[in-house]
Amino acid sequence: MKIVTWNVNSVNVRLPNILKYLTDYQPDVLCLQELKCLEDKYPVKELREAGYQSIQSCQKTYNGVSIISKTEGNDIDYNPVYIDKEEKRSIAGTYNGIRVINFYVVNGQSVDSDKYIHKLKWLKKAEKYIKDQLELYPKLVVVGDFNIVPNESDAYEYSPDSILCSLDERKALKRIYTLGLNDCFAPISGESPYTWWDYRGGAFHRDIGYRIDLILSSNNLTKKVTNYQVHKDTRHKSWCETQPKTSDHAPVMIEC
DNA sequence: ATGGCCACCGAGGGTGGA
Repeated sequence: MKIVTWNVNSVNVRLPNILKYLTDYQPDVLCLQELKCLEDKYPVKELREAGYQSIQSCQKTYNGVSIISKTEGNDIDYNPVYIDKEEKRSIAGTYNGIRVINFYVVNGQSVDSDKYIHKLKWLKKAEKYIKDQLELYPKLVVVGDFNIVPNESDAYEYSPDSILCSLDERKALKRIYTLGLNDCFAPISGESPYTWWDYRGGAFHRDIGYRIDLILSSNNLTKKVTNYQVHKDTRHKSWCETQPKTSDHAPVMIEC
């Protein structure tokens, strides 16, 4: 089964790219973040015409997550992790016996902001949810835009005092790993590990990036993971003929 | 050169992203 996570930065702007991705890569489960639209603007019809169904947790302007799939998911949890209920950053479902949890973790802006406090609180709730889910579903993946760099080597420029790299957020991520989850990341020879590049300053072209989009698998599932890929081709303006504007994130895929 | 911020809301520039 191919499972993908992709922060698309607006599901409607990126719809042509998403449809091309479904055609080219044929994922079984595609988890999206940053939909940036309400439920009534979510492209259900277009996805159905492409042979996919979807569950989504939507919010106006910000956030929003969905799970697009070839087969129907079971035991859906809509936004199980929240501090403010209006903030839609989580969704989960079971697909072919694999529990899939999709997160859009709070960015946090800067370590001295209230948003950083919010990020840490949110991560604590996420940890609790994952802990409970692991007891119910031994075969489980947690995917999404974590907005945290796991290791120093995952950042072009590692700044321990700044957002994405700071100690407390990385500790929060480590606590989640400690629940019994493994980072599916596998290095590709001659390639950087990054999944996000700033739109500004030609960062993608210069490969100034960060690995913040993660797929974590439970111990029971890890041994079945056979492949890990980052689809950087989607970051090229020429990749999608009808939509040259790309997301700032690349899709991350595992096969299991 | 594969590129040089983007998307949202709303009507212009402020806000958030990471």
